[in-house]
Amino acid sequence: MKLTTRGRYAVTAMLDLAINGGRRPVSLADISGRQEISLSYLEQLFAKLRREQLVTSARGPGGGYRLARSGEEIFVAEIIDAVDESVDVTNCQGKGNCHQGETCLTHHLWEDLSGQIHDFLSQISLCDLMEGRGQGRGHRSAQQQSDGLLQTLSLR
Amino acid sequence: MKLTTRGRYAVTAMLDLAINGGRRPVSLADISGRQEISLSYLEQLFAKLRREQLVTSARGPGGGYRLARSGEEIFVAEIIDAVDESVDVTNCQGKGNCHQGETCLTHHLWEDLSGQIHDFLSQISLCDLMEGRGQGRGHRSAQQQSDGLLQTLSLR
DNA sequence: CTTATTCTTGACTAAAATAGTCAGGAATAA
DNA sequence: TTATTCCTGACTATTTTAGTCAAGAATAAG
Repeated sequence: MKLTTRGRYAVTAMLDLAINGGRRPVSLADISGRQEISLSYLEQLFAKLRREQLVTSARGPGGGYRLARSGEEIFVAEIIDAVDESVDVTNCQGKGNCHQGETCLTHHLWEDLSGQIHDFLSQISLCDLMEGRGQGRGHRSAQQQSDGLLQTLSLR
Repeated sequence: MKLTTRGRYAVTAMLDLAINGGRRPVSLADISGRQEISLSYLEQLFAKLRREQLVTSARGPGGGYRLARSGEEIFVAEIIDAVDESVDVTNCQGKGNCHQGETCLTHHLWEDLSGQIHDFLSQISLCDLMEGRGQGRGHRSAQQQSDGLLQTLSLR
C-alpha cells in the first residue's frame, strides 16, 4: 500500500464522478475543470480505472465515464490499488530466503501494517466519503468529521 | 498523510531499535547491516527523528541511538510525520477561496480521509507492531495477522 | 453523411522526490 | 591518543510524478 498524490487524484476524480454523475456520463473535461487536474493526466488515470473495471466509458458527444458499480460498492482501497501499483517491500522479494536475520522480521511487520491500512481503506466507500456533504456548512471541526466517519464505519 | 518508502524505512529502523535496543544504544551501522538501508540515508532519517525527539543519541564508541520513550508511547504516525513532511492537498492552499466549486469539496473530503488514516496510525505503537513476534512461527495468514492487530486495537 | 465530441493509446518530457554518495567535522569512550 | 560514532551539508543518480503532444477510433447530433 502506497499513499501518494496520484491516489488522491484518482479518489478525487471518482468522488467527482459519484457526486456529479447521474443518468448521463461525466466527461473528463468536466472533471478536469472542476478538480483542476490536467485532462491528459486524467486520461491516464481513467485508463487504469477502466482496466480495473471501476468505471465504464461512453464515446462520442455526450459521452464520458460512469461508475461501474454504485458508490456503496466502490471502496477507496480499490481506487488506490488501480492507479498506484504497490511496491514489493521485502528485500528478498518475498522469497523468504533471508531467514534468521531481522530483515525479514521488520519487513514482515511492515507488510502487516500496510495490510491493516489496506483493510481500513477497503471499508470506506465513495458513499461513506460523500456522507460528509451537507452535514455541516463550511468547515466542521476535524474531531466532528472524524467522529462522523468513524461512526459510519462502526469503529466508535 | 503520505505513505512512502521513506516512511517505511523510518518505521523499520525504529522497529529495529525497539527490538534490538536494550541498555546499550544501537548504532546506525548495525541497523544499516540488518535492514539493508544505506548508512548515510539512515543518518538523514535519524537527524529528523532526533529533531522530533523520537530518539536520543550518544556519540563515541559504543554510542548510537535509543528510543526517546518506551515502545508503547511511540506511534507509527509520529514516525511517518517526522520523516515525511506532509503535503498540502488543497488547490487553494487552505485559504478556502475556491468556494462554491466542487474543488474544495472533494479536497476537503480527502483531507478528512487522510485524517482518518492518520488517526488510525496514531493508535498503533511500536509495541503493537512487535506483538506479532513470536505469536506464530514463520508466516501466519494475513487474516490471522489482521485479527491480531485489530484485536490489539480493540477494533474488532 | 458529416462533424464535433469524447474516449483511447502511446510516446515523449519537465520537474520533483527519492535514495543514495561523499567529505569533513565534533564528541567521546576505550 | 585513537577509533568509533554521531552530525551536517553539499552533491548526484535514479525513479516517480505530473503533464504534454499527437494521432486515431467511436459515436451522437445535426
